[in-house]
Amino acid sequence: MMISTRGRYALRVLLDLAEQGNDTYIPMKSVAERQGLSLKYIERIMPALSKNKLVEGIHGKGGGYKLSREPKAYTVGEILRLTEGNLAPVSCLECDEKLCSRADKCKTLPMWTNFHKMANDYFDKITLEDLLKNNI
Amino acid sequence: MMISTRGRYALRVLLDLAEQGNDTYIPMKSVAERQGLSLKYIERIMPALSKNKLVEGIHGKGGGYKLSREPKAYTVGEILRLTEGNLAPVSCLECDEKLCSRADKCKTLPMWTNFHKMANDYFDKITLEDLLKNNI
DNA sequence: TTTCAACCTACCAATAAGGTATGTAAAAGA
DNA sequence: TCTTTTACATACCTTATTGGTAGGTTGAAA
Repeated sequence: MMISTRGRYALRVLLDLAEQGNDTYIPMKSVAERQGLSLKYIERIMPALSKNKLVEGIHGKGGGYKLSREPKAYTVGEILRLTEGNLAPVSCLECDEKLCSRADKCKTLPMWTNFHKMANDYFDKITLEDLLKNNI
Repeated sequence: MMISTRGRYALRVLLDLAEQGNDTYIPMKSVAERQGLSLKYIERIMPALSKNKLVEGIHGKGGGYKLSREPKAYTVGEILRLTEGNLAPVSCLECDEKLCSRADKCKTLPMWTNFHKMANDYFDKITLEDLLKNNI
């Protein structure tokens, strides 16, 4: 499995925010209820999105989160890379330190690299708006 | 990460067998040395390939493994699914039991399903021979 | 009968996954 | 100013997976 609940839930929260409209701040409690997710777990995921300006969070009564852009300005790829760290299909591609010493003569590496690129391309071409409108 | 060492090593062993030629049985000890892998770990992976007739194993002196088909008759997809179990990008797609109760109205599921299909297609179109000849 | 090599089983350490618990800080409303 | 509500922070926890190792058994050939 390549994408864990962390990335999947982040996507669902952002979609929920988009569905609720962007005129008010939406408390995570209501998102958790609608989506059937643990509030506490969502709270652990959101700060990453907030720090990277994907959402804007506000404390206190009447607070919550709202999207900082319009849905079509988010790509799924961006959201997944941010929450999952990396979409690498194999550990060899995760970071420089993990690059194998046999990389130069590895007969399988190009296949992994190519797949990695394909995956990024696929998710980079899908926006939040596409998901909202069920355009695959 | 989607594909672990198990699947990657299986591929490398099969490639090594193909490179050695198929006239004799190749002991895993020699594969382990050439590939820089742990013999014991390889020994844990091979029985799955043997039971599924991807290789033929023979005990004792002069024994080892050999491919049971020609390299172009193996697809990478087949090898990975056998050793990894599944190429599902998200747990929702791993098996029926894990299928979410919200699946019918999930706005992200089609994206995962489509990606899953894309991944299988990609790996099913690559054969051992392609890898041997560096055709990506 | 020795030697080699597949194969089987049990174990193990490290890491990741998927959370929960318990708080603190900030903002609004009463 | 006090209470409520919410984001945000930190520490912890359980379970499963990963990536092996150790030790032995079985089978076949020399």
